[in-house]
Amino acid sequence: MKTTFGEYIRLLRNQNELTLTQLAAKLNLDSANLSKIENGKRDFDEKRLPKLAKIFKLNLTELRNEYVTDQIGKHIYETNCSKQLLRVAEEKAEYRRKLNKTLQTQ
Amino acid sequence: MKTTFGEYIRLLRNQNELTLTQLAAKLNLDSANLSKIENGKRDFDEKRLPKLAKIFKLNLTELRNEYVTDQIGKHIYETNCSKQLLRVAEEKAEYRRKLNKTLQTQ
DNA sequence: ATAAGACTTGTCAATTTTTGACAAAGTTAA
DNA sequence: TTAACTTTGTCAAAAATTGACAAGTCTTAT
Repeated sequence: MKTTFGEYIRLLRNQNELTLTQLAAKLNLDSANLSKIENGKRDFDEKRLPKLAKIFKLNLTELRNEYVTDQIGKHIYETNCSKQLLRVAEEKAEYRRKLNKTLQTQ
Repeated sequence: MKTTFGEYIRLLRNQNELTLTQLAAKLNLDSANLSKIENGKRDFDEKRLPKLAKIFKLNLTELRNEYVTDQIGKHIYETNCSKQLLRVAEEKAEYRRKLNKTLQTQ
């Protein structure tokens, strides 16, 4: 998926021929806010992922992966993080994993 | 730098033989909160990067890179984002950059 | 033993950010 | 034109982050 999460929702919504109002109702939110989400002016609230998966019969884990990669991609974009720096960030994530492991055993 | 940003601050502080109280004062914050930052229990507020750079005579851009990679690394860690998914995230960042470019020209 | 200094932890109010809701406006098609 | 759909602006409510203070531990010097 090479789009934003908002665009992905819009795609799903159109494929299923739902209006903003209809999908928003299913998601328990305002159609105005769903519009903003689809247009990238607001974030989709992670709490609603299970509901979204259910509505479109998607695998929740895969949907969450779409969500996570969107969020991190946004973070990379907003901080202007180069590929080189991203490798450093990945090493730091690795470091945190190790830190956590040693904490577990203690 | 393969440590957390908090650990990095602690390193700088120790190298310069400052106490938490002394450094906290220079940064205009409470020593208790600086302690939490060094121990990874709170985030360092980005607004203070210029002050931090000045105190330790560091290049602000490089310091900001340390900060950004720490933040993204934390994000990767907390979302359990695999290397494979991270590549997807990077593609999505790239997509956002292109989106932004086309918006600029319009 | 205890006093002093350095550090840590818990709590809570203040600030900041995010979210939900509503109104109003713009867009498109019949 | 109307009617349905979508977008935008605004603002209060909710959530998350931060600052500040108190009380605690730990170490070291006297």
